Amino acid sequence: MAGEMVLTTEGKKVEARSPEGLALLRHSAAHVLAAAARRLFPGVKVSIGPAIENGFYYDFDYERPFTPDDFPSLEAEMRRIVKEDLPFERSLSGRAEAAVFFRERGEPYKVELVESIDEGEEISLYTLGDFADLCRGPHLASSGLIRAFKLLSTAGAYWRGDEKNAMLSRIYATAFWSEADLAAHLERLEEAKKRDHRKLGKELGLFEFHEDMAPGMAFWLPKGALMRAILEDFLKREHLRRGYELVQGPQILRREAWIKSGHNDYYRENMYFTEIEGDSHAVKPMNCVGHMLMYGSSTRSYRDLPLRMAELGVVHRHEKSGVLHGLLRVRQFTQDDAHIFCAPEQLEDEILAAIQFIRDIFGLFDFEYTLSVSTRPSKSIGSDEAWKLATDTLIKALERAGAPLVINEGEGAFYGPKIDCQLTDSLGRKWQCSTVQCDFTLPERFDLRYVDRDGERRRPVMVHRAILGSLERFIGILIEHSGGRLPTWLAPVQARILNVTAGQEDFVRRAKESLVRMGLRAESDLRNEKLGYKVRQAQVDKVPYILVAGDNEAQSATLNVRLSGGENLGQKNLEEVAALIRADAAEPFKRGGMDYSFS
RNA sequence: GCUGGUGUAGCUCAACUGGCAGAGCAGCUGAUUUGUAAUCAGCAGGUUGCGGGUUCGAGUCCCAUCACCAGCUCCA
Repeated sequence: MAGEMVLTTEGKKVEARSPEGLALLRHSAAHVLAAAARRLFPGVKVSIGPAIENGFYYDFDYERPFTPDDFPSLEAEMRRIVKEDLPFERSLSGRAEAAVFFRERGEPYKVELVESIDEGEEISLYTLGDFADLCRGPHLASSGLIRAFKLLSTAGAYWRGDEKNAMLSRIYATAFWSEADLAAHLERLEEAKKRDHRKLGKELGLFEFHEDMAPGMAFWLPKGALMRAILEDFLKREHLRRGYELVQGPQILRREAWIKSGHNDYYRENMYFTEIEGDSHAVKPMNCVGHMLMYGSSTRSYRDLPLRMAELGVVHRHEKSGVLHGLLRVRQFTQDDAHIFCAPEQLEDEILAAIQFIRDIFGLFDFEYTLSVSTRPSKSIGSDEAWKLATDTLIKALERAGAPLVINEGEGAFYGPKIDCQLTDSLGRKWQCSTVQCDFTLPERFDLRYVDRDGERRRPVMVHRAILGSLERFIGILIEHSGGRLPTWLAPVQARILNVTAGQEDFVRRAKESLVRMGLRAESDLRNEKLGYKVRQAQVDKVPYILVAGDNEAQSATLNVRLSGGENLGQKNLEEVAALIRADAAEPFKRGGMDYSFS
């Protein structure tokens, strides 16, 4: 099968299983879906149907939204079209004729698309039987080449992605070159669902939500709160050893502060306000204002720069009701935030160091991530020159870091451009985590200064940056990434000791206390249950080390060591067990070449 | 916020066209003393998200509201 080639309508050869080949298949399948919809549902209007990662979709406008109940008949009609083996025929047309053609066919969305194409440009149409679609192509030679496909779900989607436009009915689907590939893909989706951090978080006792009392805000249970504390401790150390200073600002500031920063004008819809004695206050949605106030409270010298203020800051942002998603999108979250105040000539090096920081941390977890630069949005403050300088500096630092350059036009923060880092979750969704933002504007608004070598008072530049971004989001992604089997250094319970019968209760209690005294996070399961039951429980709870004590072990003062994967390492004494777990838990510190151990 | 769907025991889910709210797991109690993924029995667990309405009667039908789920838009 490997290396199998397919021909496009244009006669080009493409490797079937390459990303290009799969996109070709899926985009062609999208046309088949549209053709089927037009046969079955007279009056349906078609819009666009691209191939996407792992599948394709098609957006329709119909008198009612489509539902999964429509899938059987649609799939049957699609199979019929595949069986008919209709050719995809390409033809060229001028703009005006194409517009007339689609208007006559009652396809207003197509007319709109045609009209948005530049005057002189050539317009290509693809015909499949009596279904004609405006399309850049390419397509397969004929519908008969389509093999395994499946309609997956429906959703509403705005025409051209703009919430002011009509809501269309979208059908998500996928297609593969073989039934086996399709089955494997569906299997992967099922597996991904099992890794859902919302499910695992509850099962493992890490966190919970009380939707009726505090939607969008996590309650951290003992195990989750412990894991967070470990992560926070780790982050603080990593910041300190990179020359950051830890600070902490207030949770609520007077509205005046937010008027000065611009948040009141540019970010108000996302903020929580409260009034005390007739005086308006806002809960902070960002930490930068507090840091700027602290910077400005004393005269700073060029010798103090770069000044790096870091805070694990809890922020509140009122997100629209429909967007909340477990830990991945919440209304209250903790940022591993920092603001670096530096001289303009230090800016590029500071940004480069921040990029390196991001790489160090994500490298530790073997995450897939991409870096990108976001440019000036329409709603923003500051001069064009400042924006250009900031954007150029970010791009230069990214180039020096040897990262590929991806630009997101108009996606920057309101006060400056940024570098973003996106992690991919188990379902292939991308989530923004790290951010490095360049800001010439806020230091001006707060009139921040430093005294330079020559005695002149100059304006510092401020870099806003977060590494994990939001601890909540990061932990959510980490849970899915690891399937709940957290690395030993983060696991709230590193070892659980099980007794075989009541006869070893005392020994297990003493062994547990010893391990805890040696700095390990150990617990015991002394319940009156069969060993198999307790081993299963420990597996389900994803405890990395399962330590069993029966009469043999109690007599020799050892524990039988079983790893969560099922591997049995045999009997070891307490010192050996402790050394084994401690070495495993020191992993992040070894990898970064860091010279302190986990005490 | 928008489109569609869903809210029943701590969790996963039942309850035919309106007719006495039920099961498994978890929990508790007891028996069992067990060697690496589920021992047996018993008990308890509910204002069916919240608020209205229709009806002799509502988990079921209608209205409203809150939340969740899949997406869209937005975002760390």
